[in-house]
Amino acid sequence: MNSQAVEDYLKAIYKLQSSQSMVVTSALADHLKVNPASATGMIKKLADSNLVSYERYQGVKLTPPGEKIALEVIRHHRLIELYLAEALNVPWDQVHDEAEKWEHILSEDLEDRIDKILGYPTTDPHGAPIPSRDGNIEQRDTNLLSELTQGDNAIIVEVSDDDTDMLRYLGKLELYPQTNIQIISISPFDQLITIRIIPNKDSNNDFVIGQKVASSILVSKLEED
Amino acid sequence: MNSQAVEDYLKAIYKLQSSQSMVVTSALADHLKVNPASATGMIKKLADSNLVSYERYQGVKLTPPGEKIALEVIRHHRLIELYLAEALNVPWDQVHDEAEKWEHILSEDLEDRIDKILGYPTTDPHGAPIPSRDGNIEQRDTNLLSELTQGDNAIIVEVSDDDTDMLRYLGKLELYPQTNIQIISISPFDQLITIRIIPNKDSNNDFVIGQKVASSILVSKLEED
DNA sequence: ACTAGAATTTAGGCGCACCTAAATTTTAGT
DNA sequence: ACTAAAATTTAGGTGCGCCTAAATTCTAGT
Repeated sequence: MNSQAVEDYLKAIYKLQSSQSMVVTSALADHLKVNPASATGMIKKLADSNLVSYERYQGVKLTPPGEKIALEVIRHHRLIELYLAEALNVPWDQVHDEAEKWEHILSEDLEDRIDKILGYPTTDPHGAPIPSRDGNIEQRDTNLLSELTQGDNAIIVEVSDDDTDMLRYLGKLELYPQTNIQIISISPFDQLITIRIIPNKDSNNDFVIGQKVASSILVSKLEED
Repeated sequence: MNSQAVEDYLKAIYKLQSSQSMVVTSALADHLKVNPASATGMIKKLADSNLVSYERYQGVKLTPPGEKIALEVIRHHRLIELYLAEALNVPWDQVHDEAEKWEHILSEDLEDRIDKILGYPTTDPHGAPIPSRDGNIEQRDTNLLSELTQGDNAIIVEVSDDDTDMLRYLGKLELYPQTNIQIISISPFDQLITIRIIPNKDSNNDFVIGQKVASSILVSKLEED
C-alpha cells in the first residue's frame, strides 16, 4: 500500500510537471511545505520503487507507474470535491481541503458508487478534468486569463483550487467555470484587466482584476463576433 | 490533534469498558491486534495526557476527557456508517470497515452536514445508538438474544457491527434491528435456539441459530401476549 | 575560467507507533 | 504459603517521514 506521503509526492510532481517537465527538488519541497532535504529523501525512495526517474541535482519525472498512481489520487480528489459540493453542499472554496484528506482513503468500491451517483462527471467544481478510471485525462487548449488581449472573448475553463481566499473572491465576482467573459481593456504599466461577464449588455457591471487573479484562471478563447 | 492511533485506543477502551469496568492490557491489545507491549506503551502515553487513568498491572479506565474523545469518534463512525448505507447504498456488512477509516478525518463541518441530511438520526444501520454532539449516548435496557428463554418475545435492538461474515449471515436470515422475534424453543446440551420472525404465523419459516450468533444480537424483551 | 551564492544532497537525529525478548508482577492451584 | 503459569511491563530495536547543520554540486556574473 502506498502511504499518504507517497501519494502526496506523486500528485505534487504530477502537477508541477505540467509547467516544468523536470521537477526540481526545491519546487517540490515548496509545494509540499517540507524541507528540501526531506524531499530528497522521499525522492530517493520513490526512485527505488520505480515511481519516478531521478537524476541527482537535476530533478525528477514520473515514470508510467508513478503517473498512474498520481492520476488515481487526482481522480479521487476531484470526484470527492464534486461529491462534497453536489451532495453535501460544501462551498466550493472548502472542498479542496476536505478532499486532500479523503482522497487517500477512498476505496475502489466507494469511488465507483460516487462516480455513478454523480453521473460519471468529467470535471470537478473548479473545472479541472477528472481522470478516467484507467488513467486518461482530457487535454485542453487553454490560456491563462492573464494572456488575453483587449477585445478577446473567452470562456472560463478552470480556476486554481488550492487557495480558499482566492476562490471566495472569484465566487463573489461570479467568475465560475463555464462563464463567458470579454476583455474590455488592459491598463498600461499595471496590466489591470477590465472584464465583462458576457450576458451583461452595458458597462455597469464591468470590473477590474489584477495579474495575480488573472493568472489563476484558465480560459479558452472564443471566436470574435 | 489526536493521532489516529490515539483515537483507536480510546474507542477500543470505551467499547471494552462496557463489559469489564477496568480494561486489561491484553484485552486491549487483542482488540486492536497489536502486541501487548505496544498497548502498554500507548497506555502510558494516554495516561500522561490524562485521557485514561492507569494502574500498573491492573488496567485502564477512560477519564472524562478521554471518554469525550471516544464518544466523538464513535459518533463519527456511526454517522458515517448510516450515511454510507443511506446515501451511497453501501451494504450493511461493509459500512463498518469503511467507517473505520473515515471516522478519523471527518471535520466538524461535514459531521454537521451529514447529521442534517440524515435528519439527526439516533441509531446506525446496526441499531447502535449515535452519541449526540455533546457526548450523550442513549442507555438502553437490553439482553443478549442468547439470554432469552423459550416463549420469550423480543425486538432486535442491535447487532454487532464488526464481523462482515456474521452480518451477511444475519442479513440472509433477515435478523435486522427492529425485527420482532419469538423464541420457539431452546435445545438441550447445545442450546440451539429456534426462532420465529413475528409476522409469520406458522412454523414454516422458523430457523435455528447457535450460541455464537445469538450472542451477537442485542434484544429488548417484549411483554407476553 | 573562476568564484560567490544558490540549490541540492548527505549525515545525524527525532517522534511516533509498532515489534521481540527478557524481566517483573500477579494469579491460581496445591 | 509457595510456586508455576499467565499477564504485564521494560529494554532495546525498526521503519517512516520529518528536521537541522554541514558538505557538495550547480549556476551566473565577472
